Amino acid sequence: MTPPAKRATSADVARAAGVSATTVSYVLNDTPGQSIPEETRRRVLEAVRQLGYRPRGSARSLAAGRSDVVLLSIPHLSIGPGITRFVEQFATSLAQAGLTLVTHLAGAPGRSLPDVCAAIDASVVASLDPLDDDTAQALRRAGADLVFTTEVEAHPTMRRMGRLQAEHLIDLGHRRLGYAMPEHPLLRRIADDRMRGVAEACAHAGLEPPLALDTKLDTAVMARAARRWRRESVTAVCAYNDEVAIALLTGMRRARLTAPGDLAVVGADDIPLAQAAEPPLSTIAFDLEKVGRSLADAVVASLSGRKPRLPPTSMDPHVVHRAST
Amino acid sequence: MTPPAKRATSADVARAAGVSATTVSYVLNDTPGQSIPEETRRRVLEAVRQLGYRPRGSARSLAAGRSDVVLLSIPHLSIGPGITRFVEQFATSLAQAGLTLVTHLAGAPGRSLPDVCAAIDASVVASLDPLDDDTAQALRRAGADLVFTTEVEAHPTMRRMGRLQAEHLIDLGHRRLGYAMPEHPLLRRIADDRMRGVAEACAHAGLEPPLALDTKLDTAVMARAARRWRRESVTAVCAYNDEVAIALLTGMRRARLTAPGDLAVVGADDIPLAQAAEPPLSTIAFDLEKVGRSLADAVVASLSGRKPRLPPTSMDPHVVHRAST
DNA sequence: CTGAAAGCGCTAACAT
DNA sequence: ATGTTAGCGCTTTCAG
Repeated sequence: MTPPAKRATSADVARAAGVSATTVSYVLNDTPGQSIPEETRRRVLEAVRQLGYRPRGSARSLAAGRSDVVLLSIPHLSIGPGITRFVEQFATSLAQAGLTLVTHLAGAPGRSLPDVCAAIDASVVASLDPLDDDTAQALRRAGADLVFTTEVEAHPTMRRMGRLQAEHLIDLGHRRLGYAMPEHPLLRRIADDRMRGVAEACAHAGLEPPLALDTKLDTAVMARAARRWRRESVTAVCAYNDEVAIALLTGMRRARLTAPGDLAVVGADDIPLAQAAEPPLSTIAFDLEKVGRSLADAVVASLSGRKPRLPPTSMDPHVVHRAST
Repeated sequence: MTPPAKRATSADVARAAGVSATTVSYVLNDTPGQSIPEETRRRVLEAVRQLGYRPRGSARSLAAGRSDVVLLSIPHLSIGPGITRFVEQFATSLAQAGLTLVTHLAGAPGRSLPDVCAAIDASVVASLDPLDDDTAQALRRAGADLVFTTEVEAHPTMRRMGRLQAEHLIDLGHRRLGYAMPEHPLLRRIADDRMRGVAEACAHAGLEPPLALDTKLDTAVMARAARRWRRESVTAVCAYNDEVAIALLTGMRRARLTAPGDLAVVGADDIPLAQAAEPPLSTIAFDLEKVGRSLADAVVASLSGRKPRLPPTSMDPHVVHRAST
């Protein structure tokens, strides 16, 4: 065991390289308007490596007035393979701009988003959907810029997804839709949003609102729901997400109902399992990587002072038509 | 648009409350060994509320020498519903101890874990499985304590999961096992670990190593794999995870094979869909919330200087027996 | 091209 | 019980 070995500081590096802390800072930050001779730069970098030096984030942000940290708020529901791709792309794009991403699972008790933001001193908070006003205000007071993905049409993404599900079904000739609600209470908010989108599309087409049924990830429950929809002459159902849709498909098989003949089903989110369902599940997909990239651009823009008045990006949800519809 | 309204500082609060910054600090931190009169405390708190003041994390950690931030590294693969429950419990428990959790999706290019750690100045980095030595060392040099979940038996969790899958099957009388490998290359490492556990259990029971087949989340591919296993007189297969298992179940149906009669299947991770599969999927579950709690305890312990020599916690994987086996 | 000096906002001795 | 005084490690004018 080495003695607790105090962490190396910028001053240590300066000493080791025979320069001042200022020079170290210049080298490490490529401070513009400075011409450091190659030799000096090399010596500094060498000392940095030697000492395993990493600037302390807190000192940096305190002195500079801004950190290079971006905080992403993930609604705890949408944790899934899609989000992962998105987060990775987002992180990568941010890294290219010298920014560091960390994420916060929202929704749980404990630390609120503004608390976390203040704790890590993030300069930007990003979120897939808008935050409520109080939170947004608190965040801004905590000194953070806010960046969201926003629909061009000013439709929050979730609602738009529901619309797409329904429109797809309606285009196919269905006149009476069902909606499969998720079980978990924390999903309720998003589910309501998504269903609102479905209802809008129905209204727009002159149809009744969808017949919403509470469901569970349980084959028996799903079988029952499927029969109920049939009884009410529903011919197609929008599921809250792909998991619910897949469970519904299973329940239908149990009830000896086929898709899309007896009941058409469309999911949401396009999880990998959707293609391996029987029949393969139609669903709503996003181009998450694109979103990751453009959200990163929006962050960079926001940091450069240009507050883009225009929506930075769209999740660009779109229908993936497969056999269940 | 309000003028950029400089963020309130501790000094602002002090002024507004008619006290010194020290007192503000004392009140906000419940600094032990200080007896602040109720009246003063009230005034300070009032001013804090009034100004929407939140201490700046970077200044705090710089002055105090340690931050209250904990960084969790999530292997980008294991993003799933289970992890979510875990993260939430972990965050909640940490919050009770006054600590703030943020997470980092590991594996992606861009920022390395030590980079992120230094950027946010985390005092503790937690991870579900051990980190490689270089990373661990870099992290320690960056001033962070490290906390992992560790098996009592010193078996990394992933390998232990594989053992459990196999032992379960072997107990049931199966003598020739198959292993369903995932498609994604990034999953390979964990898959290898899990399969190693399966191989160990086989060896221990005097059986041949499992017949590993590469699979995809695709019904046709799975149907083919299932036939192949049957041909090689495999009677039971361990799937990399529940998704793979569910897809396999679907493929088997397509191939007119039943579970567990023609081929027994056991998954891993216990995702919610596992119970809604047909037949309901046997799998390996964790008590993630327990893990979240004890990992938080370990963090707190580590921060109090007691470096627990004993493994802080175990993921406690266990078999969930359902109809597919 | 490089260094000296002044803080950033907060905490922690040390007074009082 | 509260204020004074130093810094924490870094960036950033401003001189040289």
